[in-house]
Amino acid sequence: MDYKDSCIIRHFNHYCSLSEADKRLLNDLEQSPTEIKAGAQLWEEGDRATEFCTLRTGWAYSYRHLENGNRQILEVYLPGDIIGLREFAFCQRLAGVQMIEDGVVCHFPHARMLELFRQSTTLTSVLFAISSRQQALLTERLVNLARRSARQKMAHFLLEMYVRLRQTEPDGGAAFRLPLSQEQLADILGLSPVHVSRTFSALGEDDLVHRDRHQLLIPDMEALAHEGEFDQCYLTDSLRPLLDEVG
Amino acid sequence: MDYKDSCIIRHFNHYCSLSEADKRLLNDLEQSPTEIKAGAQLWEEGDRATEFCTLRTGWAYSYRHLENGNRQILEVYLPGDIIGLREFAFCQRLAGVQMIEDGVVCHFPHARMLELFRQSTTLTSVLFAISSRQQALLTERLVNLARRSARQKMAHFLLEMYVRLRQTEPDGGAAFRLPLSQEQLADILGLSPVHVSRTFSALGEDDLVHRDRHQLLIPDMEALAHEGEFDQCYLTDSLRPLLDEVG
DNA sequence: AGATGGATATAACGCAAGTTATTAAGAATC
DNA sequence: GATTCTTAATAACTTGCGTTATATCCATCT
Repeated sequence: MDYKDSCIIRHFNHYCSLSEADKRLLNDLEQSPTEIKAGAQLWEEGDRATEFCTLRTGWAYSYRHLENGNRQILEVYLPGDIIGLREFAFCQRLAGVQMIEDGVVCHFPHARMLELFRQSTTLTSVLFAISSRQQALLTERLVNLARRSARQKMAHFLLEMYVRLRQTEPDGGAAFRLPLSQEQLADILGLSPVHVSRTFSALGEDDLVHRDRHQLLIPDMEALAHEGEFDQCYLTDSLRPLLDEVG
Repeated sequence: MDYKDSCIIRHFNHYCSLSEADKRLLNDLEQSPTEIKAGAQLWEEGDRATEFCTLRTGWAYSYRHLENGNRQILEVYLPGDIIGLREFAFCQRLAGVQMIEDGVVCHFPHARMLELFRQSTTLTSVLFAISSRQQALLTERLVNLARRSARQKMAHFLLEMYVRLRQTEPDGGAAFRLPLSQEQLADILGLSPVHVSRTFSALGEDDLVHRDRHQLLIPDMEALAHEGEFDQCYLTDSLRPLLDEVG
């Protein structure tokens, strides 16, 4: 069988080579693909948590609302990502999830995960690795939000997105599409929309980032990485080979 | 057999009742307890990651150093916690870990985890739940750091620690010991030590928190929770019963 | 008791980023 | 093509927190 079109299998294959049986199991997770419009919610904070989603196409983000009306975006999901892993231990959603663009998602219930645990140690390990990696992403974002200036936050985030995109679309040079408004960027970076605009102007002034609507161009990766103290090892390096030792 | 003295078994039992066989497996993770002094490092950023630790007694924290000399503390570990879960997917440590007080830790290699996956679906599920919970903690801290004022950050963090402590030591009223210096608190909350001091003064002024050295007193939980927009559901509520359905 | 060093408190000053307001520029709808 | 809506740029003003400096407290050692 050929599963090349399956995002999730491509994703898992990053971590470890899969047997045919494992591929079949994974493929079952991608049944019932559902189209979903830009701006639509997969779920809201407080909803009952009974399932995960795999994101097949489109971008999405998770967020939390604060009492003062602010919103914090927690993570941005790209095609191939699993959404809702975090809530495996909970029966309530801790964060809402919304589509950034039109896309396609596949739902599967928490219970299916327990079956996976029983059926394949390999897939269990990969799931654990994915969960680890997501924690690493969160950790990096935490440092970014806690300790860096607006310039650095922007530089860091833009490079993070660039690297993540290039992992699934290796071709494409120094330009890429980032379908986020400045307001959304502000909610991601813990800044005000006004200051995001100011910061883009400043970065453009210094030839570090050029933005035209949703098109971004990074003329000098090195320079921007230095600006944002960006080290991509938490994204790419050092995925453990150990996993391939699993039978 | 009686495993009452095992932190990790008490910890796992929070999530799901364990069979004798599972308890035996867990108990094997707590071999070779090692004493370790306050201030000592379990490991540093960049070290090879080959093992986890369970923390049996004492407090610890993980941290990252920034280029400008700042340090960000990522999480605080209490007795019963597993340290280093995050790095399961990596071969390098992404963060250092240091002891806050004298304590005892037990080491076990990553490979042991793979055996657990094979031997017990229940333990696998609980490990996954623990990893989820840790992500929930990180997420909450991320929001705290990104969007709240110094007062709110302090209020929120102090209540988080209070609730976590009371989960393992239910008796003890409104006072507790928090063995963290103001400098460490600053590194946790993304503030300067000076401002931590100021904020303690301000909170004391308003009778929200009283601090004497490492002893803390919270006269009015409600008031402090309101101040910090603290909702403990991400810590306690809604641990999923589903896990008990696993055989 | 006196000396030394680490943790904490308080004050004075500066700056990065928030807030509010105004204007401009693209999309989208009619 | 005119109108409305959304997104973005720029300016003027305000503020929370960082920074630097100095003073005080407590613990430990001699």
